[in-house]
Amino acid sequence: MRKASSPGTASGATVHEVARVAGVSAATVSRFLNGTAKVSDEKRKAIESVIDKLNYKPNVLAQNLKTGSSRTIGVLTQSLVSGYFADAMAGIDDVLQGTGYAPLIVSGHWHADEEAERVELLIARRVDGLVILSGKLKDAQILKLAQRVPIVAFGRKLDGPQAYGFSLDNYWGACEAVEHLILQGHRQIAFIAGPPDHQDAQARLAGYRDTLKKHKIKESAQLLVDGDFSESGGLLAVERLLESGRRFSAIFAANDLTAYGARLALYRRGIRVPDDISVVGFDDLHSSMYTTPPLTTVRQPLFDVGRCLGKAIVRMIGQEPLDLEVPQLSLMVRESVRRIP
Amino acid sequence: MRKASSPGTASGATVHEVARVAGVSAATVSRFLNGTAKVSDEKRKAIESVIDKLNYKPNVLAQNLKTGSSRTIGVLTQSLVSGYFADAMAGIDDVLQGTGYAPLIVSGHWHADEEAERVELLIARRVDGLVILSGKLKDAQILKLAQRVPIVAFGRKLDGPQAYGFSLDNYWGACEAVEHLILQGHRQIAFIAGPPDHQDAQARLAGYRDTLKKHKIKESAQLLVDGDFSESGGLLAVERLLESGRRFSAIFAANDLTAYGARLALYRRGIRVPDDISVVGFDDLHSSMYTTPPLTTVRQPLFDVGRCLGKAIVRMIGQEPLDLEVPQLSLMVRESVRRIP
DNA sequence: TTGAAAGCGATACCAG
DNA sequence: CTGGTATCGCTTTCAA
Repeated sequence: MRKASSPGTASGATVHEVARVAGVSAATVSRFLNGTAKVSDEKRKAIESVIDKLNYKPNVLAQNLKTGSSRTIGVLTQSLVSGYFADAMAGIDDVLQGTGYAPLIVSGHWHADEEAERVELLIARRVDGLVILSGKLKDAQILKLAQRVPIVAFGRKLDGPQAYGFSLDNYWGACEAVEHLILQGHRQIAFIAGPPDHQDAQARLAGYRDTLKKHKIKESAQLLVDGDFSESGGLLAVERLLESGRRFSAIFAANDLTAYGARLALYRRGIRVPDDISVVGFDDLHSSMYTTPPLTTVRQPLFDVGRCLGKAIVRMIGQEPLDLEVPQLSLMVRESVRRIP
Repeated sequence: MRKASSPGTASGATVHEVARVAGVSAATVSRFLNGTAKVSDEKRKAIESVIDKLNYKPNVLAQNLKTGSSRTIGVLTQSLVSGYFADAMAGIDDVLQGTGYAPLIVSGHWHADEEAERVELLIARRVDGLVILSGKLKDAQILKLAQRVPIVAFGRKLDGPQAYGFSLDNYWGACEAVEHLILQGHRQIAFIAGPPDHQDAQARLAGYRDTLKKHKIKESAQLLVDGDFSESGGLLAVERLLESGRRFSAIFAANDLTAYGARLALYRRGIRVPDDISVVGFDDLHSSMYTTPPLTTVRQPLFDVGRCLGKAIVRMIGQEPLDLEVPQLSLMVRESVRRIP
């Protein structure tokens, strides 16, 4: 019976074959491969030549078993189709390049149970580290998970032996946005909120409120409407806003998607942006540069966040100091806000 | 005394420990776990109870080595941040759920060399199958790769022993779009092309041309401008179009991003859509439902494509017949096209 | 520096 | 039905 290729792979040689042909021991080949110890020039050459004669590639599966590590980083995102998370994943992917780690991406769909389940899957696959992008898991759960695997999280402050998390200053960002509106002469500023149970959404709401207060502008219940971080939420919100009859000159949407929906609702009613109503968003998705008009919004540097997370997890795994520069929010002034004389 | 976890993992028990405690052999435990053979009720119970007393989880790494399979599907995409590809990945992820396969995603960034390199990485990690989303690899290269691992591809027709690929009928889609425009009374239809070396872009261009011809509308060189599938390309294209002085009542953009850019260029010049100029896109990205006005476009059902690819690769790995229902393009009529009397 | 040999943890063949 | 045992391919003591 042929030993032949088991289903699929046109496998290659093994360390032993390489060793045999090169006239050395498997151990030496391994040492050469990993630079674990010095190998004499003579043997080194022999090994090198045999390796590429046989086109030898080490079997990662065997390495994994032996070392107990999969050279894999688990990434828990909330949505595969969100431009927001996509940017962060691209950043992670970018820094992981060339480190020997590959990202294993799963999505929790903003559902704590699902997240927990996916994380277990990741751990079962022996990921060496975990990056958690937002989500509904409790900090306590994450800290507990961190006893089993190093974790870096975005969207929550965390600091433990094997856990680290940071978020951007959403409160500050919201303040900036509202300040900008006020500086441009707006006083009647509506706010379309995000999901009430979402930390970032809460911070943005607080920023809105406090900035109004700071400028002695009275908050109006009618100008504060619910949204859900989606376009349809923004659309509905503006309809409600308009129906209320309450006047306003600007809308601050809790995120860009909401702003898109709001913008469409305005368009439907023939209300011009920014001539009649100004709009500000939050996130700075790629498309926000190309909406009509281009959207003024608070930029979340998600790609850099991703890079930062990637670096962090690799360092944490390597037991090195994290030593991070967390990227910051910034206001992108474009054309969706009008100056009121 | 505990076995003192090796670096990192709070590992668990092994089959052997389970076997010992349950008073059976490791082989039996394995058989029970995999349902490879019948196990007496008595032993089954013993094993079950020990398993959850010890909270035993099989070590995937060991399984991988032994079985030679990583239960992983490599996915080669071209961009992690493109809504287009993201949808497909979500579809793949969706069908893979519960199959025991996890997707390992890498990006080739539309660069043949990079794609080839990433694919090698994937193969080195012993993926059981490969899904290739578009890209610049030659069909021949893919067929060759397919000798080493089963491959399913999107964006090219392929049919080999271990390879299968399909694309959607971009030509047909483009015809539909242009037909629609013509049916609405448009005769001067501009086309913003995609990258000339991109298959889909070529098909869309051909569809545009042939449909014009079919309706005896003379093609004008001035109405045919270059683009690159990006917003900025669309923006530039419209500027050139406008400068040419040639009149036109509609623009067919080779994809939605291009349409976004075109739309902004129009906006900048104070040209209304669809009142002055109608616009049609291709892809139907999520945001296209919320542009102002909502974009009429040819829908690519990428999520379903992803599901289809996922199913295909799993079946191919399992040596089952593929038996696929390839999803189809469809025209989404929204509000960016005006009827000309 | 180098080699022999002992596993990593699970699976599967071969007897019984 | 069940147990013993070899094995997957590599890494890593331990001695030399």
